[in-house]
Amino acid sequence: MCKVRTKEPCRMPWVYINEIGQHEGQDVTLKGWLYNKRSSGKLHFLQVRDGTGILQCVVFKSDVPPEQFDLADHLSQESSLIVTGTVRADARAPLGYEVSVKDLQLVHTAESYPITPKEHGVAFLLDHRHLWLRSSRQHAILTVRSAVIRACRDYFDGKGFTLLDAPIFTPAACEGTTTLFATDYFGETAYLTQSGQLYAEAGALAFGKVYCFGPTFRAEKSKTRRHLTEFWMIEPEVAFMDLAGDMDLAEDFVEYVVQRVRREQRSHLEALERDMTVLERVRKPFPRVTYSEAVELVRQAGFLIQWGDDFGADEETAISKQFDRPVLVHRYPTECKAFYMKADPENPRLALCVDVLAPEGYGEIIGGGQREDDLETLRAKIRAHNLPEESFGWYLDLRRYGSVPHAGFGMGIERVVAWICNLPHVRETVPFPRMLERLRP
RNA sequence: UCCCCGGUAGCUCAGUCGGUAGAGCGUUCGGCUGUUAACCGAAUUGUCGCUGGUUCGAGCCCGGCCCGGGGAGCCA
Repeated sequence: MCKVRTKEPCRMPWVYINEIGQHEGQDVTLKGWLYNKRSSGKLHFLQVRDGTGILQCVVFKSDVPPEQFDLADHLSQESSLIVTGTVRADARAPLGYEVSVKDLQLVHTAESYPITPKEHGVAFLLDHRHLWLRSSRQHAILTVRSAVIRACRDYFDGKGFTLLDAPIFTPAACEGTTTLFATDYFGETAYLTQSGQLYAEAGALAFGKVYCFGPTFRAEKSKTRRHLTEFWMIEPEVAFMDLAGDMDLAEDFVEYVVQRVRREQRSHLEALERDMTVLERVRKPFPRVTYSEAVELVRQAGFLIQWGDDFGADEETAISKQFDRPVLVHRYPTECKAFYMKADPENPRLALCVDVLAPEGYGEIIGGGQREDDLETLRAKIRAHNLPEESFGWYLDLRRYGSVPHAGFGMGIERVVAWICNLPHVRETVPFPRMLERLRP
């Protein structure tokens, strides 16, 4: 039993809420913030969060000195505090456990907190993103994101890939078609990268199997639930791998990431009311259709589309609705795809590429394919796309010195997290989303 | 860039036919020994996005602008 003091906190083991069950019957200290409070005259219920969970702490009038009881009555939302008390199992508590408070120390009194337990609009919450992160829903989503990234890295690390990160500043467009963010680089114009792939190719021809993982930037004025101007992409690249191997890798990778996150993050996913049966079905083999077959599926769904058109969001959803797990769509027309895609030797109008479409309307989560490895063919494609050949000198070198077939893909982390969590918008899958018209906070 | 919707109290919103604004929540104070977005009572809260116009009179009607949200194209 602690002696009552108001200035100096009790010295008991500092524990986190997610391990509170191991301390039943013991006196412990929690350090956290007031999430919510309810009061019933002679007792106060403090919902305390510490970053690992939310725990109910009960303050009985008879257990603490009068000034501490009065403090508990007047604590403002998000005030930081140190609580010491006895851990008890109690069916009436939301977590199954609660703490009977013996000592309560205030660290800082929060000013009137803008985000109340009631409803708020999206714009208000995004303006207060730095505080919104404290809510249990955002905590769940961003913890899942952390687990997704860990699973991605473990997958490639465990298969002998070397992490080879690409630069953020680049001198020219990787793909030429999309808009880039320009910055002043000591008097020269540099662009923020929109893909690490070209550099990953250099890595693959050096190390065999590599992946890069980092932020990428697209200055497109896209205003949709699937777009950010800054997003994170993981891009494996493998020498001596063809399109078939690329598809096998993408399939195995997606299965691994989804199944591992499903197992590790069950409690957070259930808190987000995610239908777990959808995730359980994400098992190999995934269905594979050619672009031409996909066009037929889209036509049967009632869309007017011509062979050669790329799929829009509605068409992608129409394709993925035909299947109960991710679907691989391969061999798009070359004119839909970037210059570095290798043409199919059996039909030069087709590119050796693959997109992975997630179920439930989440669209393209992976884009990749086999790269053009012939020097003269690649030069011709660069000219045909009106790209400056001099900017790609080093890239062409990869086709001069021991060129080999190679392939890879890029997976957008935010889209995968949105899909796994079943969120309506990618903006909640990254701590501080960057979108058209939103740079702050 | 295009299409649609919105901007009223700290927050979420209502505001009829054009007559200078209202609810819930929050906050503050009081009550309650088991609350679960607690409840009960009282108090508190306004540059109606900005600007110009119509009108005796504009939150409301008209023009311009700003900001935000949703969607398209493009992409991961």
